[in-house]
Amino acid sequence: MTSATNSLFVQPNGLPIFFFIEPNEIPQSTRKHLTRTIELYGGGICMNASQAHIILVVRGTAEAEKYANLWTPPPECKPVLDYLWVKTCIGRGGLLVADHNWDGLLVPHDEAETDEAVIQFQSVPESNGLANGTIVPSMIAGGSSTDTVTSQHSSTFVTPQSNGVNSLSVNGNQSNLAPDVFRSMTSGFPSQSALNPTGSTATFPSAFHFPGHLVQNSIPVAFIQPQMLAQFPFLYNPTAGPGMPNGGLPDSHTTTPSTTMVTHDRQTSVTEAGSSPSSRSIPARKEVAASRNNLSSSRSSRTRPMAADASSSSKRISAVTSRRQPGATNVSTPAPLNSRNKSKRPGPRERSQSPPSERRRGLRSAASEPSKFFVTHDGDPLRFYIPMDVGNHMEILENIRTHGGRGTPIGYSDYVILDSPVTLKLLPQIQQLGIRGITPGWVDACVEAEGLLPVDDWEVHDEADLLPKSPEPRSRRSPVDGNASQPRSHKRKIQEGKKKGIAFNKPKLLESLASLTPEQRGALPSGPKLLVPHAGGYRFTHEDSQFLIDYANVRFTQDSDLSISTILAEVANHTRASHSYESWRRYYKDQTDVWKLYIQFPFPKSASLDAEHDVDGRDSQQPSGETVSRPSKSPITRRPRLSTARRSLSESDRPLPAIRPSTPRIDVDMEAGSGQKYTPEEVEFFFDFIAWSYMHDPEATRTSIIRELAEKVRTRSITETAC
DNA sequence: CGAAGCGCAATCCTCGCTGC
DNA sequence: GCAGCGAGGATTGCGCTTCG
Repeated sequence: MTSATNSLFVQPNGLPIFFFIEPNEIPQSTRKHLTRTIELYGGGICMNASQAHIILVVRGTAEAEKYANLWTPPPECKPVLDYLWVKTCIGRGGLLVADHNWDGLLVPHDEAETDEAVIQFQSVPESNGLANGTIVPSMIAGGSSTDTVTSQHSSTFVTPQSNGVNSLSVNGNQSNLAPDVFRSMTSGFPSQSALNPTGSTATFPSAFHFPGHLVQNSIPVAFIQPQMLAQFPFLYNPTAGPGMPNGGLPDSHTTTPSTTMVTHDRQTSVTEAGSSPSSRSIPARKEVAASRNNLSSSRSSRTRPMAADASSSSKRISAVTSRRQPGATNVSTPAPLNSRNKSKRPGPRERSQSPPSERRRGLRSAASEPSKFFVTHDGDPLRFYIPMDVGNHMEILENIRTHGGRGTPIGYSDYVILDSPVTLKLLPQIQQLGIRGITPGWVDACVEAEGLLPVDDWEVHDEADLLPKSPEPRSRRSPVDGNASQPRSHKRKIQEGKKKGIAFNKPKLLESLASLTPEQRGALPSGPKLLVPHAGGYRFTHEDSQFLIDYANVRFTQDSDLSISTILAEVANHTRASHSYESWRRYYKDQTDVWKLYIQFPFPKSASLDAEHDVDGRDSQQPSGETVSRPSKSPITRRPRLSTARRSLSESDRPLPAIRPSTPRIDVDMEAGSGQKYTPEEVEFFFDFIAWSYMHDPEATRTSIIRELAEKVRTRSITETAC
């Protein structure tokens, strides 16, 4: 089984297509199977039809009609399809969308639009379709073509090549009808363009265009590193198989579809897996497992049964009653893959509301247990997004956490803190997402009142709501916690410096950020939206890596004199909820040469944390007697850079090695204290080897691979092993 | 003296193994 | 099937050393 299938139900921007599986007519075993199959092929399952891109039903049933009538007409415009569509798509190797009349599996609705309607809606400016989250009905109505889909469609489904005009961007902003399916599919979720105004995003993964070539085409698009390789689920899912085997499903988590369809929940509501669809790009190996476990042990509770209808809106304090309807099918709680996972060991959120990293940092006092009022009726923490521009960011966050709330990425949040015209720029976006903007005063008032107050008085509807409430003076920030975003070593040294009477320099990160113009700030990419708690902190995810790459590339274009240390500090400032400066520095340092492949450093020395060695990127001194020309230590002068070449070259990028990579011709300088002078060739080999290893042993651990690699490099005499 | 490198330890999660 | 145990992995903090 190739990995190609894993891209089938994936949007052009790499995010999963989300399905809602009708729970009453589709047998549970089939639902299980559908769930597994969809996920296997890159899609996702929604618990609520409102969150889904596609609704799967049994045609000819009353439920099918109900869903079609409710969700197909505008403005919802969700395709309601017979669940066999999934199998058909898999069998045909491509998505059978409107151009193929949904393979005849679209469930008609009572108000099926006429041709006029189709034409009318086709004439809707596409920007509207994206902006207001509606779907162009033509995608549901299908094109005029009712041709029988043939196998050769596998490479032409919904591809730019199909009409020869489209050139899809990751934001789906291009016109033409066929791709509208994906623009519409992403409706309701924060688009990357909305969340990332820089537009510094990759082009559509070619895997979508040519699913059969996923392995060759998609991997190089992403920043390849060992951790990220583990994020390609197809690389570690040896049981992946084509088609739809009948019954006898493994005990994967079941869907818990909801029959609740009566409300328009916040469109970016968080799935039960705890992640917004927008953030569910390629899940890490353990993210997948985590999401599975989270299905049963959601953030709400690890002990009480999970409600079948677990729409995020029910978690909001405004939800006064459970949305579960009496007649709703109460699907069994998804069983965790390992029952031990739900054993006595408490979940991370039960241990503390604050991230472990902050627990370590001692930002919270364990002396007294503050009241937890930033919670929903279900006891779930309310989720807040606090833009970095908000004054007293950390203090607000600490107040929220201390009292039961959580800081989350914007797409996950229930509320967004707005306190200035700068942050007000987020208002249209969050309003579109159904997220309420509030002023910090609400948090303070709640803390003072030791209870949750009505938010109305602090809700931000427009700029006028911010005017009377001047930002709190900076002096309110506590001297220690207020600098929590700074590297911990700085805090410690500040304290030590005070003891010694030494004036500690202000961290350069604040200086560099303070010098940014509003335009420059606006050009910066948005921070990672996906937080994956792990162990003592958070995982470095694909998003984290990409954020650093994007951020660094933008910042270097703004100021070529910046050092990578400064940029790391700034990045840490953006991700202070997850990764400290120290963590970023270590993360960067561990793979410095790899970052060089993806970050457009203005000067070779910019890439070095220790800018003093490797000045100007001059070639290292050739080892005596070495006849092989050693590449420059600084590969950036000889290699394509991600932002300009690698990320824009999808098909031509480095493929996964078809054969086991050979050892590099060049010795690795393992001399102690000399630094990791890995050559580009070695770096190339390193990643090819890891990619190969994962391909051939999906269960291999990173450590074991690296050990093997080290051994292979060390001996150099190991005979090449054909694959 | 500050920044960076480095090793160790703490912590937590995942998962396989084993016994009941 | 369930629970306990332990190994391994990942992240981060701490403290020391090295270097310019």
